[in-house]
Amino acid sequence: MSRQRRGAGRVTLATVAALAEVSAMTVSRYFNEPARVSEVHRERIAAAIAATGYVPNQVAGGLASSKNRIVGLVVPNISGPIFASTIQAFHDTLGAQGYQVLMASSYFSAQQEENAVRAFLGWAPAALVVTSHFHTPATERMLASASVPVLEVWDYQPQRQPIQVGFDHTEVGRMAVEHLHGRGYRRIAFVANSATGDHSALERRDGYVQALARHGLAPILYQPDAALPPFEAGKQALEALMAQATRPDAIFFANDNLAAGGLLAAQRAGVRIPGDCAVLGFGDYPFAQMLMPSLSTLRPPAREIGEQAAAYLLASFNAVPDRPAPPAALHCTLVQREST
Amino acid sequence: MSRQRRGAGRVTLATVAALAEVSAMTVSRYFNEPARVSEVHRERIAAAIAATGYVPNQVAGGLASSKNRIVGLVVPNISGPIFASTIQAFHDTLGAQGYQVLMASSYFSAQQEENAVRAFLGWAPAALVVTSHFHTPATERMLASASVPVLEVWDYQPQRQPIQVGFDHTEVGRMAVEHLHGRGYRRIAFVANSATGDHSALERRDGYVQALARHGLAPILYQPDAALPPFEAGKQALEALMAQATRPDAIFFANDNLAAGGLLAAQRAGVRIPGDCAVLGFGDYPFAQMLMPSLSTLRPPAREIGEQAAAYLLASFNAVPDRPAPPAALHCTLVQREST
DNA sequence: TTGTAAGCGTTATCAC
DNA sequence: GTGATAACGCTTACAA
Repeated sequence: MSRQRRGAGRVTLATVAALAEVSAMTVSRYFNEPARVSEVHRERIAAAIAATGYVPNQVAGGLASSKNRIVGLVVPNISGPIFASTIQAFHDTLGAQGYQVLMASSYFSAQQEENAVRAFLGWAPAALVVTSHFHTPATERMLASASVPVLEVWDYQPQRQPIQVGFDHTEVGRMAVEHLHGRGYRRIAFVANSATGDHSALERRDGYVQALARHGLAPILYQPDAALPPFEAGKQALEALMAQATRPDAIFFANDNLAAGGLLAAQRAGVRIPGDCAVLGFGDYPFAQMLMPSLSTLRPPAREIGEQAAAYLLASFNAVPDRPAPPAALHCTLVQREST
Repeated sequence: MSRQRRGAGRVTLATVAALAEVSAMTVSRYFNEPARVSEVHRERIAAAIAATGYVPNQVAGGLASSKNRIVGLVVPNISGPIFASTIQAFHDTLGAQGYQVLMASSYFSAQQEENAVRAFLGWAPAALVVTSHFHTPATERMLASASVPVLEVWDYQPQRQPIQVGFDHTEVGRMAVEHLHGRGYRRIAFVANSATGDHSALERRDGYVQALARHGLAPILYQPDAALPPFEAGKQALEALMAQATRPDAIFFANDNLAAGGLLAAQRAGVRIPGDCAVLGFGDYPFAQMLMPSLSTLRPPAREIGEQAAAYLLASFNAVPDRPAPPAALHCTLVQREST
């Protein structure tokens, strides 16, 4: 043979069909609508599959049906404890139905998010999921003109158009203040995330400011240096706040990593927690319970977000063209431990 | 029109080609070998792409070229701190070259790993990466007959066939013993992982047993209940070991989650760390430095594994049919903190 | 229940 | 440098 055929030697539907002495279409039906294949043929096909080790080519199938069992997911960080539960639940729920999840980290950069969305679009995914509602104009355009379901997770903005599965971050800020105020704290500080671009953390701050105002209290805001890793930023924040003339008696950190840094710095500085100063985190990362004192924090419905997002997508895949009702807003819960 | 065309309205290569008044092939070349397209055409094509928002369909391209820019990765847990750095480095390195990473968690189950590998094979990936060297026979068969590079990461077995990027876990066990022995500890216990199926942890145990024997010491092994989450298992282990007639003076935990549980249980039981008993972990999870006392641990070259694995694959994609030289074994480093 | 033909959107190949 | 044509492996649409 002078001219090499492209996919020489590969096991395809045709290979199996020939072995089972049926047409390729019958083998295709065997996988997609087995009930419509006769018993005899099913057995012959099963034998042929076992003999050849055939695995259906999803790429070819996806192209032919223009239905790719792929979903794209962009989060600020695919490793790291913040989105771990969401990712796991989302991934496992969709994976159980034969969907693959394409993931990308935006690292809190709208530009990187845009790149990821564009890359995902090339795979003609069955759905696209992004985190929060801060996008570049180009991303907005791509999401708006995508012909597939688009979800925003880990956020909830009542008036906003795309389907959302998440919670209102300003509510979280208010919950933090109510908890601390209820326990008698009055000079309550907020420590922002060192990662600029974390807009959700700023919404938690806004909620904190609102709730303080309702109680007639003034906000005490601290912004760590942008370059610092969160744990170091938390240390810096606690030291700076404790060096002020009027010390806060409680600190609400934008996340648990920052709060853990604060806890350690407090211990070194001889600041007793919660006696001299209460510490409240956000995220309920797995280590929150391991710290000493254990960290009070606001627990986001991380697993629920992943599950509901996946369930919503699966429902909309099976219910085209009608779309299922969008999920209701979720809520954080306060986990009180020793630090407040 | 009575008969609806399948992909009506979608922007394809043909759409762009028509607009730019060139053939589809020229547009294809514009993306893949821009140098071979004339300046004039490049400009017209760029304009057409901008006007239509065209994004190349990777699925169609992959089918046509039988070169999918997809890599499958199976780890015990895609969320969780253990593989976080490896995943991130692997993902980012490959992502920068336009590859997508399909991920799956085996949850330490060889059967789930098999399912994941089979599912990935359907996407005709450019490479397959699995964790450690414990697979079902079916998985072994699929990996052996795969026509693409297969990598085993997070492990290193000198004699083994597939390319490996990782470290020898028995060496880690020996390092743990040498460290503790060097600091004067003699009754050194090992706490296994509560997750059965974590074969790597058992290899660390084997190394621990070997090294103890060389020093003429007897192993003290503790196996937590299989059902327990690691943090709880660590607590259980410490309590059980401290209730024994002759208490160990050092404990090497199979991972940092277990060790963190041990630290907390020690504090509650009034066991001073490291005065009464030293505690050594494995993994150097991010929280190890946040604990009190901070946790001494063995740091695996997690990021290096991800980077080297990705780099090796990229090299082999570009060097077909010759394959680059397999990477050398990597090593853990001991991170001494307060707990030893 | 089964099969035939056409097409999914791209790239390999070869001719110009 | 450019284009026509035939794959890639599967599914839709329709016919038998």
